[in-house]
Amino acid sequence: MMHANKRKKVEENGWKVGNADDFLGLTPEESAYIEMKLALSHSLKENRRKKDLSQVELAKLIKSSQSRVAKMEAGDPGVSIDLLMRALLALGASSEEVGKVISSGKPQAA
Amino acid sequence: MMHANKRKKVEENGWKVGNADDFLGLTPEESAYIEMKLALSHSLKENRRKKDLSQVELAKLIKSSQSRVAKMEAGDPGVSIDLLMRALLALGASSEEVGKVISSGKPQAA
DNA sequence: CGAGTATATGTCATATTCGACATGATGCCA
DNA sequence: TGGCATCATGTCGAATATGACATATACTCG
Repeated sequence: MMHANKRKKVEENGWKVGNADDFLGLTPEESAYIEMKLALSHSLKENRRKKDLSQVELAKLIKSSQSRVAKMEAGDPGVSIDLLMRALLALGASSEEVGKVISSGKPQAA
Repeated sequence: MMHANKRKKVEENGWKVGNADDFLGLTPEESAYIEMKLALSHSLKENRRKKDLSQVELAKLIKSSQSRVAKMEAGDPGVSIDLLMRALLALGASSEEVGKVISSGKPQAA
């Protein structure tokens, strides 16, 4: 379950974590995992804006709440990748697009 | 949260779901999500075998249990994508590889 | 036929994640 | 200045995922 200790530490800091594998002694796996999440967050925000939706509207669309959408986009540690991916798919993203976002770590407009 | 109803139905059937978007009236998003999970499951099994690890060994590696590894590989509905991705990363897969698996839905050796 | 190894399946207590709600903060326009 | 819309943050009970364990099913190799 991801070492609990480091996880704790990371969560306390909210992992602003620019986008790096730097920072505290995260294993490469942990870093990769976090970067994937951040990339998905970023992409979610972009896709939502591109569609001119408010967080409230997106929340309705995915049957969630505005606060959770905000947390998703903020890369909140309490949000799962499952949820982020489902939100992206609900916004119309394809598997290919989601895959690209995960691969790259980073933006990915579409 | 994925409509609960359909989800129920799918879970009851354990979604053997060959690998298709066929089956019951799943929305495209739901299908895509399920296929991603199955693709990751499949990839996990392949990667583990390629390294000649038993489920017990992999379980130790990712600090989980043999039974959960079996469920991951079986595409059990009670296993999250988060866990599948972490397992793949722990096996040494790169973000790019994980992204490819998710994009394609399907094998993806490496 | 055992015994050993690998994988599958079911259950359970605990941990994590969820949606919802309240509330704060910011920006904008009249 | 005061609404008004948007996004952020904190908390909470309910829902879901987790690791561990027991146990069942193969599939070898003597």
